[in-house]
Amino acid sequence: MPPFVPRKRSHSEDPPPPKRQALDVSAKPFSIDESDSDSSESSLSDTPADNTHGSRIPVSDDEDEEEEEEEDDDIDWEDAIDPKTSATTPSLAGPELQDLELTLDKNEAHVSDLLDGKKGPTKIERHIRIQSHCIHVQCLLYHNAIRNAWINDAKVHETLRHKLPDGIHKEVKKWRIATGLEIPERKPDPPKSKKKKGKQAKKKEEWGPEAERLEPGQPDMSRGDPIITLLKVLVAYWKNQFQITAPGLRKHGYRPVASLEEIITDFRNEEHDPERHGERIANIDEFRAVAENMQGSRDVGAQLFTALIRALGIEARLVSNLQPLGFGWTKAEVYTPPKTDAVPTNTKPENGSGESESTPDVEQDPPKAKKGGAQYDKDLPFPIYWTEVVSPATNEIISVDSLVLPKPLGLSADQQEAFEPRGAKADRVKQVICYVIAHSADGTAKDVTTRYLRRRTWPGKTKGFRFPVQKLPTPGLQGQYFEYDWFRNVMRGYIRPPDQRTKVDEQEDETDLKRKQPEKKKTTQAGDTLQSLRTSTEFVLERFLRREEALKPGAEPVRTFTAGKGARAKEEQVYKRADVVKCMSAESWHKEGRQIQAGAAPLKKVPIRAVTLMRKREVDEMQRETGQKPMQGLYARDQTEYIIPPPIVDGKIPKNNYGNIDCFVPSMIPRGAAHVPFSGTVRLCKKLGIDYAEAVTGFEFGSKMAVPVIQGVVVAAENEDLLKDAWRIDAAEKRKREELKAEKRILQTWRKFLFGLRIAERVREEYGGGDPFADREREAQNPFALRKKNNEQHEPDEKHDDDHFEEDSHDPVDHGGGFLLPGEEDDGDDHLIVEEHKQEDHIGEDDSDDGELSPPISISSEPDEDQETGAKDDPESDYAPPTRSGVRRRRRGG
DNA sequence: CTGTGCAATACCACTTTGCCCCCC
DNA sequence: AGGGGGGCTTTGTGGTATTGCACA
Repeated sequence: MPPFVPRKRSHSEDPPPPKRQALDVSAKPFSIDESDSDSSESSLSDTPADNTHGSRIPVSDDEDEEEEEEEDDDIDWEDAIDPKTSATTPSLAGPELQDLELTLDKNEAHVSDLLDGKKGPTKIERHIRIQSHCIHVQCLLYHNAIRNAWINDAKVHETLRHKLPDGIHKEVKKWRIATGLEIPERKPDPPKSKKKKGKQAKKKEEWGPEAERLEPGQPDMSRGDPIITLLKVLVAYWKNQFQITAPGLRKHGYRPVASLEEIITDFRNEEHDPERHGERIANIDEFRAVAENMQGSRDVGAQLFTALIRALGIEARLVSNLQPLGFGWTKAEVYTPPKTDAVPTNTKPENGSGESESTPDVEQDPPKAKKGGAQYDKDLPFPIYWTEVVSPATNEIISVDSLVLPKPLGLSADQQEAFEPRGAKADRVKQVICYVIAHSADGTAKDVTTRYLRRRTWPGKTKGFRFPVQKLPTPGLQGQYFEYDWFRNVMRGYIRPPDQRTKVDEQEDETDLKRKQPEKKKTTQAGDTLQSLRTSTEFVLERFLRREEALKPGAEPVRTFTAGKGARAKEEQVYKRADVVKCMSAESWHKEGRQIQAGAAPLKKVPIRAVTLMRKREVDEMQRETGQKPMQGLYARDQTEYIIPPPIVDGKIPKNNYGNIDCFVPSMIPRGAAHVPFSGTVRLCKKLGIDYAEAVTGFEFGSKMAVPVIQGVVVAAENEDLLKDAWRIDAAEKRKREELKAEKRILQTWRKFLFGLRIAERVREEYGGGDPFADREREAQNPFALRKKNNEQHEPDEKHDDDHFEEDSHDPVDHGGGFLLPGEEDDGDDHLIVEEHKQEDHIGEDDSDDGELSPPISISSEPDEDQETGAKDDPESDYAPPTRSGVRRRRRGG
């Protein structure tokens, strides 16, 4: 026995070949990467170790994850292919039993953090994120729609109004008078009386929109919109009264699956805990209770504030800046474990007040959060929910945030920008802007994102977080695209119907919600930046020219641009884009049917790109000789001219070095010659004694080779008709042969099948087994009985055939099993076929080999059973995979 | 906060004339 | 028995666009 021991572990103390050692080191972590991408608890603290594969295994002790992980599958496949060992151990030639060792290491828990890993997300991972994003957005929208409905609840309104102190009621009254909704009375009703039950209906009458029409008055705008004063009062009141006692919604990022599962299990099995599971308001009753208690999350605070505004008869929308899981791989999508795990003190660096125990992350230690009066979501610098109040005086939108922002009112574009999450603090807590949706009292919702974007410019900060408008290919129309706006589609179910749109809608759509395009930086001399020049359509630097682009000869620079600063400053010439021309190599021009004009000098020289082995060898050879990279010249179109081949003389077709003729474009066919792009024409030409050349219409690349695509032949024009006629006759014959062959095959198959049936029948008769033609049994044994149910499109004949099985089965051959026997064949189809070919002749090249590929007409309408019972064996049948026939067509098509 | 430069990566375009086996 | 049709295989690389990040 040779020294080789076919056991992986046991021979590790043997001097292993160096190569395998290297493999072992790298293979272990690699398998970890593969296997635990989803299953491990994430602790970002150990991600740095992920960067170096080798060092990962020892450092994994900081994990608390209990999950068992399969790692290290140690089958040393390299031993099996090691030429040394296999040469000396003939026994290895056959399969040999080997020990397979599997090491399960529960400490091997790592984040497969794609940001840190070498390779990016796979297609599937991308898909998962996109789906997660889309679903999450829709869930959030629906959640908000429900809350919005609750906000309309009369009882909630009642509760909230009831709690308002007299002072505020006075303010409300003042505002109503100032706005002209109410005519001042000598002695206004004490607000108290309005709080009684049954007030609701009355109030609506008095304060509702109808009131505006019933009691028209001019708003007193002398001191600005009176509603602003009222809102300030209400916000102050709300800030004072509403207590934040629970965490609100926020974006967490994608957690590792294991941690997610843990949370879900906890959520399902444990008693509900807002700290761990988030705030839960299960139904309208609970919502009413929250209104009564005036406490909850910031989000609910904003929702109730919206309810309060509505309760006062003011049009108010519930606005939500959705914080969905994203579809990208930025930091905002990476789950950040609560800081308390990593940092011993629970003081957050960014939190100046020191009251930091408020992170509502699910893993957060509840006791910590509870002590000290619970300041939830203090780390979120921007509101998730707020209110849009419509001023009855101006129909303008006033954004109101009652709990979070230092300046609660957004009256102008500048002030409304302040609602947009931005800056380092927002980044850290993953606050984003992508969809800002306003829900109106009538249950409709509207995308108001634009209002809160900086300078109301798109895409702004929504870039990378809002699902972009896609350009999808139009089905059926090649090269045409249509725009698909996923989110607009989602919103379709929420938007206000066109016939119910309000004045406010029209007004804001014309102003606030009008999307602005980012201003194009003027490419003036003063404003030149590298970026602007790179994207400029007017100017260009020489270094931005593409490989196949060159400056026109004699192009003058427009100005100079200095890139870099100080010592690294470098002056570059700025040229006009208009002076840039597209260039191609002589070979590429040849493919377009053009050649370089005599004496033209290349505008540019670039290294040769060799793809095929032959060319590569050539290039390598040249490089070895000259010691430098061989270059090829590129020429502009106006340095080239059409290739006009010399006309045909005496019916002789000129041929190139390869014995064929290049026909990349029609103009390359010599005068007096014709291209007959049908397959099999070579044989016919030989037979007819015509001079010809195979027509090369392009190339195919594969296996490091360029293969010419040959479509038919080029012959002298006077021979064209002769050849075409010959081809038609030939094709018709060929088709007929095929037809006969296929028919023969079909009949044989049927014959075989019917014999089989007869045998089965006889066996049944002789050995019993019940009524052979009992329906159920028949279905079980006769595949066609089942088949027919699924396929309604059979020709009427077949049913007939099947029905006759029983009767004819005594002598199926004589009757052809219901099929036409060769002698009985109706020949009418032949004319049809010939006609078809004539048509193809006119249409062109591609379809003309149908004669080879598709079966004769009678076959294509044969019952499917044929396929089942044996036609698959025939590679010539039309059941061959489409790709194959496609390749074949391109190669020798025509 | 913005522009620049770099790195990583996804995607696209360019590439330009065999060989061998099996069937007819 | 030989000629020819068809299967093989889907390349591989360099450029470019895009994105993220660090830094000035």
